[in-house]
Amino acid sequence: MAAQKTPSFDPLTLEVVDLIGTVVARYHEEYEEAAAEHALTGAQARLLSLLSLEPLPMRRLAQKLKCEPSNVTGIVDRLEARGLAERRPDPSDRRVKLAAVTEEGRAVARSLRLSLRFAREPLAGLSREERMSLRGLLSRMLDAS
Amino acid sequence: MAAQKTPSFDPLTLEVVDLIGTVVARYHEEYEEAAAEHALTGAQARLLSLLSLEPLPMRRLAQKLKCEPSNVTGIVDRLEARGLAERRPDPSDRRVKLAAVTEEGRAVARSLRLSLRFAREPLAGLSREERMSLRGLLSRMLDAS
DNA sequence: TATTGTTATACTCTATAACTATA
DNA sequence: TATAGTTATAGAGTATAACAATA
Repeated sequence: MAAQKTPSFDPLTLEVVDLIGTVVARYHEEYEEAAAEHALTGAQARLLSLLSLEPLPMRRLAQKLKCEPSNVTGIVDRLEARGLAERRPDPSDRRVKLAAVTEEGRAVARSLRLSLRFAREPLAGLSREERMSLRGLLSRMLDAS
Repeated sequence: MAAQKTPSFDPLTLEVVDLIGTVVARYHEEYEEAAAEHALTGAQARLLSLLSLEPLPMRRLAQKLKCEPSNVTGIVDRLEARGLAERRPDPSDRRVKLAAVTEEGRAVARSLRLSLRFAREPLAGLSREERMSLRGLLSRMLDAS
């Protein structure tokens, strides 16, 4: 609520916006690369990562991935065909199918997560104090929007 | 070169990594939304934005978009069909086709750019000093990787 | 011979609409 | 009747391989 005087177009703000754009591009490249190393598409990697936390109804997956439920069918189909995921019935509602990772899927998800963390090593260049500072700034930035 | 002792897995770093992930997700949502408002896909919006700076050979576009040249053909086709872009011969090399924005394409690119800047207003929540600090941290992060 | 852009092909992701089986 | 998941369909992005025109 402090300095809010149309700061969108001043040079400093534009510079920061550009930097964020670069971070976003870099992040995505690395994510796609990491996924490709496991012969996964971006969408498959994202879905697998979600499932590695907990089994989810197809509908919930669509919400999390911000896509239509009909798309989730295909993505889970492909993961299932590779033995990385499976569908289970939901005892409490027979309409629902729970998607879940298999043992192998969990291993791939873990490997994916590790290679991502490694890829994001750039943070290593910042000291502990700087990372704390960055955490604060990003938090406030996200809260404000 | 300061604090570099396997900082990838400590809680603070993971927290920052998560925040960056959230920023990336937010950024992409807003980019896609802004593109959709102009009835453009993300790829079309990115290509149009590139062309609004200067005409480029198809090959260069593929490099900039990090995709195969054959894909650029289709994307430019669709922009051309809507009158937003056009192909011109390159006087110095008759193999080359230069893609360029039309007058209308330039206007759409400008409108797209403005709606994006507006969408990224979250920076408004940060004071001038904080934005300078953020600029420094992001720069160092990107340089380090 | 090498390079530029294109075409042809196949796969994935995407949204929409219609369908089924449950609730 | 409403909801969960699926199927069918069509459009767009993607990579690969083969091709024509030009260098």
